[in-house]
Amino acid sequence: MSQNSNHEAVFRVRDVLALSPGGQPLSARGWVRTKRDSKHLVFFELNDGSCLSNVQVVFENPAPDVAAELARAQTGASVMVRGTLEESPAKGQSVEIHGTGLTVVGQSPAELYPLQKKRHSFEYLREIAHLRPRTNTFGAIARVRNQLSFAIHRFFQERQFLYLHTPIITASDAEGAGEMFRVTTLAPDAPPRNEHGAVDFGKDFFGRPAYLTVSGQLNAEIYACALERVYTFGPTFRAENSNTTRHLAEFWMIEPEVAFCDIDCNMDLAEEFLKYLLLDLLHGCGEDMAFFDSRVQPGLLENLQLVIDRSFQRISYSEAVEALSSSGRSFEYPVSWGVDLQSEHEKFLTEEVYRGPVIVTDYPKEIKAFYMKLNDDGKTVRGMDVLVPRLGEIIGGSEREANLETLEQRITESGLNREDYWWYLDLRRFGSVPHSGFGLGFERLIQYATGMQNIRDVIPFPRAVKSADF
RNA sequence: UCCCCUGUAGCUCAGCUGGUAGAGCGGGUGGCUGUUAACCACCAAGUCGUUGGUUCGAGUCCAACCGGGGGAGCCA
Repeated sequence: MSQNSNHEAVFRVRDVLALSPGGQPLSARGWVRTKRDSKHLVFFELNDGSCLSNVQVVFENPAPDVAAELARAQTGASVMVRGTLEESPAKGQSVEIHGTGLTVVGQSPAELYPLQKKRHSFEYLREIAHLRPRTNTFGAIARVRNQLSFAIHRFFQERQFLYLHTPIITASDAEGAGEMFRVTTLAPDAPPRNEHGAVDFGKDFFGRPAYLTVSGQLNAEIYACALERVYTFGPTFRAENSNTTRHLAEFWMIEPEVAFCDIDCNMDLAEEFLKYLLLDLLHGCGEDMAFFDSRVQPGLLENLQLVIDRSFQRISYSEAVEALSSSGRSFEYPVSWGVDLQSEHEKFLTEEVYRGPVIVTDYPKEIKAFYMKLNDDGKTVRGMDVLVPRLGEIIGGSEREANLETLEQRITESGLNREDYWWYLDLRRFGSVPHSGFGLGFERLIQYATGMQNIRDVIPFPRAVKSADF
């Protein structure tokens, strides 16, 4: 609550709706969602983004000056309303504001305003991303994003993890986690050349090629190997030419990294983390989540509650392959030990075999990154993927290779240069410890939690291939 | 990058085997004393994605390009 210039109490809509009506004078402000009027009676719905619900404002036989203002208060207009809070005599809402005064702050010509008082497709709303937060769905997503962001920090802070800021710009060009965006100040039309005619990055800003980060993991390992528990939560960039409903060029990622923690400890953390976030979301954004359940993904709440209540199924890659090949199901991509699991396989495991989240571990080393700890069998590594129904992989992580010689060999096997990783190898050279971590794509978490189909609709301003508007 | 679908009024779409456009919603005007996907009446609104081709004639058939969507790969 604050005060307006007349020293009247100004409430946000969610607070208005929580008050018990008793004719008390108050003010509110926000945007007109819809208006309905008859000769002597005008209703409009006021929304200020504080919650999904609107508050209904009623004007009965308004004075001529107020009536003139009401005429200007079309869909989308910003207004300040003064009135009293009353019990509503009609169905649909328990309280309403009986308006006594109205100021249109900013008009919104109805014949031009792109948001009509009707349902719009997400594709259309994507084209007007500057206005879509004024809709129910995108307002709800903004609140869910906020709730989850804070829950992520709270989860780790309660467990004595340190929030670590890893760099956005990196000069290590061999992280191997996908195509990278180059960062440069060289002139694109006439870059300096060396004696071989190649671009001379020695003249570039950093004196060498630089890129936007694809992961903070290697940096996080540095701090985990000193402070034990750290996490990152920041933007991540991938220049992959992938056009899907679950890829972005710029997305936010959470990456905890923990020393003295093996793969089982890592799985425990991932499972506890996801359950904590979903439970917090159901409690903190109940109204928004009910909206997603009824309008976006029927059965969502029941589905999430099951995830919270039940243990995640934990199977090895070998067991997964066995389950798939003995299922009698024919897949587009045949299953055999050694090949990576495809989307159809992940879907089958989570949606039909186990009907819930599944953590798959111990993958063949050939299909996983060099830094994952090699098992005693010499063939598999301690990677883990958390798979969920509807979405597939939501978390990817591993216990990291802590043995110096083994890691050096894995780097070489992967076709990388040991010299590039001298500092990473130093962590194993001096006071090495078993340590683990994982990466959670924030937008994928939101997709999973809300049931939204397209990842471009769970981030305010999506950046993807051929798409960087707003 | 590959495969499939799609582009007609502000939005969502219909338009059969080629004969030069239609609905619902939205918008405007008027009516209505409790509406809430308001209701009733009337009105306005389209170089049918772009370019080229076939044809007497193309929204409709063909080609290329551009945009959008879905799936796959890659991954978070």
